[in-house]
Parts: sequence; C-alpha cells; structure tokens
Amino acid sequence: MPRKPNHDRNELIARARDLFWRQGWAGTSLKDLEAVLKMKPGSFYAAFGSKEALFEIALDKYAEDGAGRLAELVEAHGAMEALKRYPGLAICREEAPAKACMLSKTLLELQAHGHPLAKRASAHLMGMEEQFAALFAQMQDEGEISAAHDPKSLARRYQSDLLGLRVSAEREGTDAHAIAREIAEGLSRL
Amino acid sequence: MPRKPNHDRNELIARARDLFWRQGWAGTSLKDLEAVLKMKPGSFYAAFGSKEALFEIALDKYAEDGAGRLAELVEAHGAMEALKRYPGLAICREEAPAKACMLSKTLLELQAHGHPLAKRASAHLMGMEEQFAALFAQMQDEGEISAAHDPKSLARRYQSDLLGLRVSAEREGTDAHAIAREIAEGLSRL
DNA sequence: GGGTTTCTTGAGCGATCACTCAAGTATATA
DNA sequence: TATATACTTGAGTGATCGCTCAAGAAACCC
Repeated sequence: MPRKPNHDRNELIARARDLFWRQGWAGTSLKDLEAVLKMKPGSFYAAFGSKEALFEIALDKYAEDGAGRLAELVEAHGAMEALKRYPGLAICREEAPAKACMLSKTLLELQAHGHPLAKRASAHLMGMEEQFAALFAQMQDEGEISAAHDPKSLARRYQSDLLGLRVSAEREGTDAHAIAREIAEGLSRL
Repeated sequence: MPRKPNHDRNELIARARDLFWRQGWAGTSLKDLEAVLKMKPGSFYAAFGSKEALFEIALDKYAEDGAGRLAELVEAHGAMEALKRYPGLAICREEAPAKACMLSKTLLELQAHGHPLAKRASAHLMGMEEQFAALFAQMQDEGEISAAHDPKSLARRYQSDLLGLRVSAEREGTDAHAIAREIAEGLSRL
C-alpha cells in the first residue's frame, strides 16, 4: 500500500552531514538543505522532523565514520602505525567538505548557548579520546611504548594535537602536512 | 555645539568583542549587542555602521591585545619563558568569555562562506605566527635553543598546539592545564 | 480499476534577522 | 536665552529564518 521514498536516506544524511560540516549550524539554512537534498520542506520535515534532528543524525554519522576509519587503520597496520597515519589522513581527504573536525566546529559554535548539539559533539569527542586511550594502553601492554605516561594523558594530548592540526589545516598558506608529520614523529619518541 | 556620546567607545568595543568572542558571528544578534552595549539600533548604527564593521573592529582589538600580552610577557621574562607561560595563561583567564581563540572560532565559522571576516581572522593568525617565529629566531640567535629547526616551522607547530589546546580547553572534563604544561615542556627539549 | 496509504508539493505561517529614519533630547556656542 | 549640532530613541522596513499543512501524485493492495 505504501509509496516508496524517492531518495536513499543514508545518502541524504551523508549529504546533509557534508553541508553541516562545511557551513556549520547557523551557516546552513533550510534553503541550503532543500537544494542539496532536493527535497521540499514538507518532505524534509516528514523525513527528519527538524533541522536540529537532522544535524544530530549527521553528527552521529560523522563520529561513527571517523571511529570506523581509525578502526580500519588499526586493523590494517596496528595501533602505532594507525595513530601515526591518522592525522595526515584526516587533513588530506580531497572529498571532505572541510579540514577541521565537525565535532570541534559544532562545539565552538554552539557551546556558548548551551545548545544540546554542543553537548553531543563534546560527548563524541570524549568517545574518540577513549578510543585513542585504549590504543595507547594496548601499545603499552605490548611493550611498544614506555609505560611512563598514563594512556589517558597521551590520548588527551594526541586529541589536542589533532584538533590543532585540523584547525591549522583550515587556514590557507599553512603546511599542515608538516605538522601531521611532526605529530607522527612525536609518537615515535614514546 | 556637539553633544558628547553617552558611552566610552573603547569600552563598548571591548564589550562587543567579548560577546562576539563567546557567541560567534551568527550566534550574536543585534538584540544581544543592544542589550550588552545599552544602545538602541539608531545609536549603534551611527557609532559603528554595521554589525560586520563592529565585528571587524572587535577582531582587530582581540588580536592587538593578544599580541600585547605576549609582548609584555617577553618583556618581563624573556622569549623562552614567555612562550612557556603563554599557553597556560591563554586558558586560565577567568574574565575571558571563552577559552578558545576568537580568531580560530571566526575562521571556522565563516571560512566556508568566503566571508571577509574569515580572511581577516586568518591574517591575524598569520601575524601571531610571525610573532612566534621572531621569538624562536631570537632564541636561536642567543643560543638558547638548537638551530636545527626552522623558526617558522617551530612557530607553525607552536601555533597549532596552542589552537588545539584552546579548543580542548573549551570542552568540559578535560584537564587543559596538563596539556599546557606539556606544551611548555616540549619547548624545553628544543 | 477502486481504494488505501504514503510521499511530495509549495504557498504561506509567525518570528526574527540586520537595519533605517524621522522625531526628540541634550550639549555646545553665540 | 536662542540656535545649531550632535547624539539618542524606538517604531517600523523588507528579507529571511525554521517550519506547517492542505492538497495532489504515486505506489501498493484487492
């Protein structure tokens, strides 16, 4: 009895994520979304409920995909090599709508208003940091790096370096890849 | 013949800067500004011309004050100690409206739309980086650090670390001072 | 084909956006 | 005190914001 939706929901979310990632929350109007998703307001609200609800879904997808890419990297090259490669990969993907991290962009834009989306971005950042910490802990267990530092401290610093790198990469005329290389080299000294 | 303005222009700009710094460009409405500056629209536009013009003035003041604080630090403690203290001071000032850097917030928010304010923020970031580079070069001249690295590379990395630190400091539950300490320690190893 | 159900359409809602301007008020000089 | 000159006021501008909803179109069942 039902009529099929015209669009692939996953594809719609991906396109919305890219737009939000690039333009931020306030910088993305419903007109923008309608154009990119090729949906009229009615369809849009039937499918997603609100701009905020879609942003939340897009943010979750962003975090999930990021975690997935890191996990793949670990699978393929081990923890150390994965952490070394991750910064460089984060800023070199040509198809990415922005160099900077969508989580940090969201946090910086919406934190001051106490917006729920800022809290959610913050939580995802914490999730990433825990993923990093687990990898550092694993490397210590395997004797690959010194046990001198707390894995959580290492993860906190790595996360900070990564965020800084990705803000720097957003600037023009800054050799971000050089910074990425230095971050990777820093890991070798552990 | 003229009537004196009711408000101190410098004070108005400082208050506007703090509001823009905290809430960003789109996150700050004219209503917000009117409330904080205690000005009605007419006075506002007579005094500053537009929201964008005021933001530009505020951004310039932000950059100027930041550069001034670093210069004072250098004056008082020398280049190395100044660079070591700067990160910690950047995130501990209680009266500051945000931990993150206003320049990076502006860049991240407005870069995608090619907004002139993003370009201006980018230029100020470059100015800061040059200030850092000059200090690193000075330290090399005085034999305080190894001449092995290009001062511009050191400045680029220092800037990146600083931006990452200040994004991290914006998060809740992250010990940003620990990161600041690590950045300072990193300088000792040069 | 008729009936049901879901999806799509797009005009239009009230609210808010940045901003304007004519009128009023205060301070200076003459 | 009279006049000129800022500065302040606040109602109101058109544009855009996120969003609604009644009506139409398309795909399924019988």
